[in-house]
This record gives sequence, structure tokens and C-alpha cells, in this order.
Amino acid sequence: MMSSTLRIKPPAPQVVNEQLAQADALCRERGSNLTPLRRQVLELVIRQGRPVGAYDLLDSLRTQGRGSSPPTVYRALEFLQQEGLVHRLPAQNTYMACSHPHHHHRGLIFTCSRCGQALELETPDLFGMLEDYARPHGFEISDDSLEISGVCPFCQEASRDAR
Amino acid sequence: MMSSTLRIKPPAPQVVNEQLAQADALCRERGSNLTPLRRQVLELVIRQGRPVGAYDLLDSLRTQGRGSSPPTVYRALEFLQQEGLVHRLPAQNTYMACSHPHHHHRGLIFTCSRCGQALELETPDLFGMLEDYARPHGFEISDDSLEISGVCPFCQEASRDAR
DNA sequence: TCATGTAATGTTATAGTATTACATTACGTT
DNA sequence: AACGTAATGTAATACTATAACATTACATGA
Ligand SMILES: [Zn+2]
Ligand SMILES: [Zn+2]
Ligand SMILES: [Zn+2]
Ligand SMILES: [Zn+2]
Repeated sequence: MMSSTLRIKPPAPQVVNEQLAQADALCRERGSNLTPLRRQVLELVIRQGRPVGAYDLLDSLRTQGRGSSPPTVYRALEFLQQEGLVHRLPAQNTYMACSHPHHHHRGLIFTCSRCGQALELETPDLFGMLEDYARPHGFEISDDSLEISGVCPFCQEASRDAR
Repeated sequence: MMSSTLRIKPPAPQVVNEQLAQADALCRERGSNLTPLRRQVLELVIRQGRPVGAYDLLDSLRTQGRGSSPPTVYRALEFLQQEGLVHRLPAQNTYMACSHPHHHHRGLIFTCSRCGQALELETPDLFGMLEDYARPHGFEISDDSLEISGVCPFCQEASRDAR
């Protein structure tokens, strides 16, 4: 990981706090336990404003004085994924904060293979179509998001400039 | 990896040979170089009849007397992916033979998170819809297949039996 | 023939990602 | 106080993938 490109600035502190407050509310409603550690990991993910690797999170935790090892961060990420607060991006081995955690959704995430930036969309028709393809084969979809890789507009422009 | 469940029997030798012959023809047409090593890896992937991990392939190569190390198999897989003969499944870190290598296609692959089995479908409408979602954001898709995880009918049945 | 360039493969080492297994702590219930 | 459970701490290890450099095979042309 440790990609240096940064096209989209990290969210303002106020926005971060709003998202965290929303997570607090969600977990309270559901009776799930957003502990200080889990909340701290979520905050780190949100502050990044882009997909981040588990070991980057681990480094940040350590910087913040939390004596941590891999299971610490993987457990927190697992919880956050179950709660729909974080998505895992398998093609990049990264994790990102969900853009719309307040309602259950199954979304599409575009990730740039050059800079690692990601964009999460609401795609009302997509999973319906996927279910239609799956049904005749008896397959039951469990993924709550779909990652697809490509090249973002910034990196496309960079390619053109290089020629 | 090393999942023991085997619901779908491996392809008959005749089918394997047909697929290999097709790969030979494709690469000859394109002027690409399907070397003995690459062809051997492809044969291993085809014979599995299901997604297989890189280190499993490595073990098989060694069994067959080919002195191999990780780069050997990763390089072969990279070539085979470029030629559209093999797909990588990021959520499982596995590789599978393309079901329709004879024509360029961008397909949908269902993978079972329980047993690892996979099913590749022709999905004429899917990538068009994905492009429609991507276009307004200037995003350019490069993936040639889309993996989505769920539970296959056999494993669903196993769950019901367990209750 | 023989130098040279290129593609492919061999080889060693290391980087990066994730899980297992077991110990400890915190806290509510009986 | 004893117990049970959820959460976290800790050490070790497994699994996946790439970097870097050496060697081989072979085509091409001097
Ligand atoms: Zn989301
Ligand atoms: Zn980009
Ligand atoms: Zn295919
Ligand atoms: Zn299954």
C-alpha cells in the first residue's frame, strides 16, 4: 500500500465526526458494541478518505500509543464490515469506509489500479440484475459490495500527458 | 486453499485436450507464445475444473518434476490472464480456466465462500450497465471479469441438513 | 561463425497479507 | 465470590506475491 497519490483531500474533521456519530447511533440502535478500539479503527479509515491497508492502520494505531498486532486490526475490521460501516476491496487488499452506512445497500465500488483511489456508487439496478443471473443456478449472493478495477479520470489524464 | 469439497467432477481428458487445442490455436493466431511451461500450467488449471491457488499449482509442477519456484507459476498465470485463458478471483486468491476463451468476453463469476466452487456465466447486459454507471464519473473499466461471492446450491443444502 | 539482442526461465531472497492458538482482562449474572 | 461471556493482548505462523539478478534458448545479422 502506502500509495502517495492524493487527488481527493481527506474529509474535514467535522465530516469525520458526523460519520462517527452516525456509526454510534447505528450500533446503539442495533445493540452492537462499537468499543473504543473499534471506533478508533473506524475513525482511522474514515480520516483516510480512501482505501487503506490493514498494516497501515496497524502502524497508525501504534503511533497513537495503542499496543497493537495484526489480529487487533483484523478483528476490528471484521466487526466494522459486519456492521456495514466498512467495505473490503479484494482486488487491492484494502478497506474503505462505507459512503452510505445509514441504510443497508449493496453498492458498486470503482477502484483505480494506478492510484488506488475508490468511488462508491449507489446502483439501484445492479444487484437485481446479478440476482437474476444467479437465480437459475441456485446461487445465493452474499457480497454486499462489488469492486471493479479500472483507471480513474485523473490517471487517464496523466497517461495522456505522458505521451 | 486445498479445499476438499468436490461437487463438480474434473473435466474428462478429452475435454481438457479440446481446451488445450483451442488455446494452442488462439495463441498461434495471435502470435503469442504458449510455451511448454505455460501450457503445462494451463493444463493444470483446466484439469482442476475449479479455482486453484498459485501454490497448489506450484506443488503440482514440482510433482511433475519441473523444478519450480513462485515466480515460475506467477509468470505463467500472468501470461495466461493476458491471453484471456485464465481468470483471477481476487476474493479467493485463486485462478480458474476461462469457460469461453474463444471470444473476448467480460463475464460474471460466482464463487462459493464455503466450498470454493465457481461458475462463470455469459452476461450480455452486465458490463454495459457497469459502463453506464462508470461513464458519468469518467472512470474507465479494465477488469475483464467480475467475481461475486455467495453460497452455491450444494452448500445451501448442506446448511439446511445441518439444522 | 560468432557477436548481439530479446524473450523466457531459473534461483534466492524478501515483502505483504491474514489467521491460529492461547493468555488475559473487563464486566455482568448467579 | 464464582462463573460465563465478549473483547482484547500476544506470539507464532501460514499464506500470497514480488523484487532482483543470473542463466538459457534462440533469432538475427555482421
Ligand atoms: Zn457502502
Ligand atoms: Zn487513479
Ligand atoms: Zn472467461
Ligand atoms: Zn459451495
